[in-house]
Amino acid sequence: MSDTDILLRRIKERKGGSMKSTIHDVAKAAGVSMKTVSRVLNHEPNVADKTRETVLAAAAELRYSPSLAARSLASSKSYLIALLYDNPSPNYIANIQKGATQACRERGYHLVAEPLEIAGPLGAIEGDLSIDVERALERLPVDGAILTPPLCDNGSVIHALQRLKIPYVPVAPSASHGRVAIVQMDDVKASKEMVQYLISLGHKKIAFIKGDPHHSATPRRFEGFREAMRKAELEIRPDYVQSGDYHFRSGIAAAEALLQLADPPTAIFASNDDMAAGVISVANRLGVSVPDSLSVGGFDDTPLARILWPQLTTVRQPIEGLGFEAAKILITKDSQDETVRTLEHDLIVRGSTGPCLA
Amino acid sequence: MSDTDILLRRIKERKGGSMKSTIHDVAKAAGVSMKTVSRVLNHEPNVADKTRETVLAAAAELRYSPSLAARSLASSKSYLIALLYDNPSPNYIANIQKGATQACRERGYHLVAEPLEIAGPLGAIEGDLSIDVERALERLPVDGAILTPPLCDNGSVIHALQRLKIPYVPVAPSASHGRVAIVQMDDVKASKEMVQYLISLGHKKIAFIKGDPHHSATPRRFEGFREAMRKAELEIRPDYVQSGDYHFRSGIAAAEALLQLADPPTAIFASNDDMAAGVISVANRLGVSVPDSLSVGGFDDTPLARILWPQLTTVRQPIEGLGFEAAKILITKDSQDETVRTLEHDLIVRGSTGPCLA
DNA sequence: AACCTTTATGACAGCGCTGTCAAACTTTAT
DNA sequence: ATAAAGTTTGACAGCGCTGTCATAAAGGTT
Repeated sequence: MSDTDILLRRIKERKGGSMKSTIHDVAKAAGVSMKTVSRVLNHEPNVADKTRETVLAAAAELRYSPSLAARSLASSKSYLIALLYDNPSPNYIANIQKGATQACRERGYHLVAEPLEIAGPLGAIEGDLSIDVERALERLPVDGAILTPPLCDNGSVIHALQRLKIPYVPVAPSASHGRVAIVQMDDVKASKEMVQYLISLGHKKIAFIKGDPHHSATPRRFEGFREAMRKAELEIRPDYVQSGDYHFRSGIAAAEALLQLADPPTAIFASNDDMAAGVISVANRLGVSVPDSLSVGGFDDTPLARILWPQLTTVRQPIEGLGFEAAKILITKDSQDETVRTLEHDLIVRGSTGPCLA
Repeated sequence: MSDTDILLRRIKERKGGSMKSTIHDVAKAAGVSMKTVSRVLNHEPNVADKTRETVLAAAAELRYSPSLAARSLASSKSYLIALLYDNPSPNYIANIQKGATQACRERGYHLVAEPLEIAGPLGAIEGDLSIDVERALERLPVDGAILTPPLCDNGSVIHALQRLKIPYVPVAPSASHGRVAIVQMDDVKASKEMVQYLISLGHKKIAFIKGDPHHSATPRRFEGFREAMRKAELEIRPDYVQSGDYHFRSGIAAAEALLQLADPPTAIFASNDDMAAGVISVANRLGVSVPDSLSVGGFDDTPLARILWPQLTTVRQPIEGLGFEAAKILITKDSQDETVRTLEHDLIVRGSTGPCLA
């Protein structure tokens, strides 16, 4: 048997160059059992320092790297994290993904992307979604799933995940998820800071453009606006609060309404960048100078914010960080229960805001 | 043994509800051997129709779904495709990813995302990259990798992939890749069509803004411009050809130069949307009406194209299709060699182009 | 010194599947 | 009718790793 073994190995080496080595090879090289090698590689306790070093040296020597498949078959862990997403913004997803892969890479995990088709142009097609999730994940026993908005608030997805017993971390969900860890940012605080910054520039007539009411962040961003105004004892005029849907066009409409008011605001805080772009575009068209006659604030710091002229003062969400933390929580299961990780945002001041000259 | 087995199963059923079933269960239920079940599930030939039906029915009954880990351990296939990318545009990646996951899903594969850090703000850090690839993929024996630009032209990445013997499909690479299948679009033709469209509107004084010279598409898009101009026997004035780098700012700079010429062009074809946005922004600022006094064409059909005012006439790349085809080629290895799949683009006519009124 | 506890290591089975090979059965050719 | 060829099926080993349990070595306590 052993002879055959050696022979086979010889043949492999001859034709393939450096073949991948197994735990068995490392064990032989280090003069220990396979199990001990396994222990070292998995950072299990109760290994003598000297043994550990020997094993590590042998592993490095042989350029050993464990087979994920064998590992997961034997341990029923997959070393895989799924990123479940619908398609709100490519930018958002790309950043979540970047952060998540980074966390994965640090611990030998990998990220599998699972785009779900939740909504056509006409709205949600709730029914199929849990089936989608199941079909995607029942073959692939991932160790956890990251849920991005708006999926994190989708009942059927959550349900499917629970049925499959896959741990999940919702990113910026609208409601608390019972005893599940979540990662989020503080939209209320961020929005409040923006408004306070506007106030600090001397603005008193500040308008707000709301986003899509189905989005969980919408009421929060509005709440931040209200808190800041209340705290500064400024009036919130009903005609200064416009409804939008986070799309460019709705920013246009809102800005047109706002700027044609008899007593127009001196600052407009649009609750995302696309709508803020609409505002700036309308202002330019109407000959309203930004920021001299009108300050404009946005939210998200999308690439668009730097393309606008003037460049947009906005809030940068810690998107990458959210992805990183979500993956990390899933991988190191310790802090699983009820943890709420709230990451810091940044107020990015650019050219679209300036002192109130009115 | 068998008794213990049954006992264990009972226990599992009792506490877990519906446990996942194995091939063994299906085999017993269908009254055949495990191997036969395996054959049916893998669409292997030489299975009697009746047997196949029985097995399929049993599998459906038990809601059986195979374990990827066991499968890949036994067959040394992973049912995983890697998407390797740097970070040119989130939009591009998101679309490639969408197409690729779709192809994967159709055949029970999964897509793992592997963002690579090729370039900091200062440029490429070539050295580490192959190490990055190896670290990411040597543990995860993916069955293939999709390479997006600019990675598909990166020597060290290609080399790493070859060393690991992982088949790959470059998406829109600059050069032919020897005997490797590639997927691409026809930039020359698309660019030519745009220019021909401009010419059909009566324009004769057409300017072109080039992109980043390191990008493989850059010379191709310029070539399309040249071909169309030559074919229409129009002169290509050197001062009508500006250099850019695909970024908004370079579009601004180019447009300023172009529009302040003594004899300015009546149409500007910027070789991507960001630069076209720069052109439109400058035109608006200088009071040059688009499209009445100036037609503007872009390339890529990014979300930005619809946000601009007027909306941008541009070329839609078949990005999702490229992702789909790349994954498909990797999964069905038949057409592996030297295949070149060229997908169709679309000329999207919107408001930024109009008849030449000069 | 005899006992117990803790720490370090290894033997072994088996995770769920597929590749190999051989056996049984069916068809076709002679 | 009989050999040759094809078709359909199953037994079995083993992919590379980890969990379980047993054993061996070391340290602590009376």
